[in-house]
Amino acid sequence: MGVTKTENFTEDQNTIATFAKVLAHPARIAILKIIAQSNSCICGDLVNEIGLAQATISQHLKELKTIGLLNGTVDGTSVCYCINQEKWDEFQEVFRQFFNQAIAQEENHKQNCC
Amino acid sequence: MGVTKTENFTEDQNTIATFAKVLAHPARIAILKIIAQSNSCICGDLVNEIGLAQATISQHLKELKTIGLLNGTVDGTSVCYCINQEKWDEFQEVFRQFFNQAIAQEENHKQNCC
DNA sequence: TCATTTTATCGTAATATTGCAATAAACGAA
DNA sequence: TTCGTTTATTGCAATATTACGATAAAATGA
Repeated sequence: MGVTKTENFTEDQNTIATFAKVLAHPARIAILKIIAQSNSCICGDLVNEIGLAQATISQHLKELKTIGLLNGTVDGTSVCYCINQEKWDEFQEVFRQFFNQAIAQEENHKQNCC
Repeated sequence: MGVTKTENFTEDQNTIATFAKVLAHPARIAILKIIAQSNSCICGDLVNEIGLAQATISQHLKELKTIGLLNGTVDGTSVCYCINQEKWDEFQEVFRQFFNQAIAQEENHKQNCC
């Protein structure tokens, strides 16, 4: 009760859901966008750009690091965050496949129903 | 405290996060897959295929309907669920753009940091 | 009509997520 | 060393999500 029944689903299904969950907060979307769009790697600037407390941003960064989407390089007192291109590509591919697979099968689906 | 600060983010960012949230549960991924892959529209068969209670499946279906990914057509005592192709395409496009945009800018990013 | 089937909704419990203040930890500069 | 800067962590509080039993609602068939 209250806990997702992971064992009821395939590994693929759990992977997609886990990936989606990381993207399921606008702060994390904003962080990824800012890091991807800036020429240099920003660090605590995220706290200023996004209007959330430093602890909150740090927590979101941790989630993005944990799943592997971000690399963090310590540079003196600050930390330089970059996108992990490999993981990024994996995310893209997982979503692409999910959407395409369904669309392909949707073709013969259409005839039978609503 | 405990509530997402939607007002801190752009409409785009909130949209991506909202879309991702719907996909952030394996039961909903499974439901979408089953519906997309079956030739005919299944209804309560989802309860048997996925090992969750009927009330739980109904709740997940509601979320998918609310965001517009599924259409439901009443057919006697049962309900026939289908993917809303238009919304599906919108989802796909939103994620595609998100990943591509970042990847494009990632090119000149690489030189400056980690 | 009455029982059955199917789906939706309500109420509730367990757990997860979000956010922040306070504080720690690690570094550089004076 | 001591002070400021930057980031991570801890400890809450508020809210959201997940799951299910019980029950309602709607249609079918006997």
